[in-house]
Amino acid sequence: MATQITSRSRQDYLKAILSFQLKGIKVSTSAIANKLNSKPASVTGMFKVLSDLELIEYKPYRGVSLTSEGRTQAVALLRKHRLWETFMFESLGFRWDEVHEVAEQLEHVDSSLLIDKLDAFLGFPRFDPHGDPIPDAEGNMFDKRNLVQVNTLKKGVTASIQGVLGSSDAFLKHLGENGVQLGLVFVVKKVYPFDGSMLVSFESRVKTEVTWSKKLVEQLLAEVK
Amino acid sequence: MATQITSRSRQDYLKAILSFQLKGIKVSTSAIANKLNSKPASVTGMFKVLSDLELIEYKPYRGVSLTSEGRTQAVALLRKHRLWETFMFESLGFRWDEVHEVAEQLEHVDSSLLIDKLDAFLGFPRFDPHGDPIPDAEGNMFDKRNLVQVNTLKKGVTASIQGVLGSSDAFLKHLGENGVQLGLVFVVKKVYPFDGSMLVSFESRVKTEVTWSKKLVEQLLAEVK
DNA sequence: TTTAAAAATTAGGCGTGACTAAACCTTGAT
DNA sequence: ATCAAGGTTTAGTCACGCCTAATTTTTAAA
Repeated sequence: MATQITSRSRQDYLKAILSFQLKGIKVSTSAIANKLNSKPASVTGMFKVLSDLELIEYKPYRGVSLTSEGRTQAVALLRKHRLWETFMFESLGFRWDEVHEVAEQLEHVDSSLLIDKLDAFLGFPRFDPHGDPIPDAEGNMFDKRNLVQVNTLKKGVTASIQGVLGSSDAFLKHLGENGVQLGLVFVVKKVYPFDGSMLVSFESRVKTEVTWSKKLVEQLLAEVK
Repeated sequence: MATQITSRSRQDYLKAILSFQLKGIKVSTSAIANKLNSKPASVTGMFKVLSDLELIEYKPYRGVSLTSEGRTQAVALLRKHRLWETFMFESLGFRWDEVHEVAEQLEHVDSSLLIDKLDAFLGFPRFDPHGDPIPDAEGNMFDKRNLVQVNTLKKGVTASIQGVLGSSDAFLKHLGENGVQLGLVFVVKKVYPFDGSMLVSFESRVKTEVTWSKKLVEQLLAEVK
């Protein structure tokens, strides 16, 4: 086993690289710079460091990819991130849009005892509050659940919100402000072909009908009842 | 309000300085260097930085003391440290001797929302697993409980372990290895004047009588039944 | 195929926070 | 009052990880 990375910065790079690889996007210097709010020149420098540590394969001008060891370490970080998000959401009553930022810090705490005990405390959850799978202690990531985008639902269907696709601040904040949360049960009342928006109703809320925009429903994942 | 310190290193210095002040010990350059596993020259450098930030009063060759703002920030760190220790001990089932090291990392996570929700989740505890008081959200630290050192107990007294004085690794590890934990109820069977050790018995354990050394009982705090 | 724009890399610096070695107080013993 | 010992500060480096500016490579359009 190669050396376990503890540098906050290097861990952030590994996680950023993994996130692009999971989406099947080429991991370019500028993409990472953009994601980490830094500059391409800084990214090139770190690519060299991680390459020397054999955590990534780096071909100048050609992007990077994680080595087996790099992937293992990145997945461990993802596991921590998602377990902490689950803890904050389930146990502490955080809103959906509040967990990500804090988990970015908590994931860097280095203690396998802590994370394994947290996992047990939460009952070994398989999915986080955003519907994304939580890798287990061995780094195995199971399938995503069988969720569908809300915009594909037909009139009359009853479903519950179980995940999201986007992760931008604006998106998550919008969800929080509009009461869209995990487990929310709704019925599709109308689909407006003109702009792709949908009228949905809820059972137990004061305002029982609202309109969701196309942009919103495209990023919401639901489980049909 | 002065600037909130987020640098890990600066936070460590503030907390180390507070810990000496709480014990009424002069805060010297070498004492801090020793506590933080660094060198006196490094400490002098950081004293200048913290002094410029008006978090400490620094008189060369004369030691330092926290300003009001410095103390506020240090107490906030202590609050976080002790709440995390309580969480790990109470909720996650950590042993007494395992919590400190991990809390040293968790205390640096910067989110007042997180710490206030954690506080609520734990039921606003007033004391941590070591019997030390947890400052509230306003930074008020209430009295220590009315605990006595175990070495002062007389034969026949029944008491329960509620805190410790030391915090060395060796000490806390020793406690863990010998089953000495928070809430442990014991009866003083004999006190040996020769070496200050004590024979104590427990109610519900296989090995019902053990001897505690003088060095041990001097650092244990108990509540008399 | 040429070439301009975009992307990536190199070169040179900077701030933070650590270190060693050398110089400088302070203090306690004579 | 002196002076040696120990604690403290200064001076000079170093590693890390970021930056800007300049240069090089790749890509895509004409």
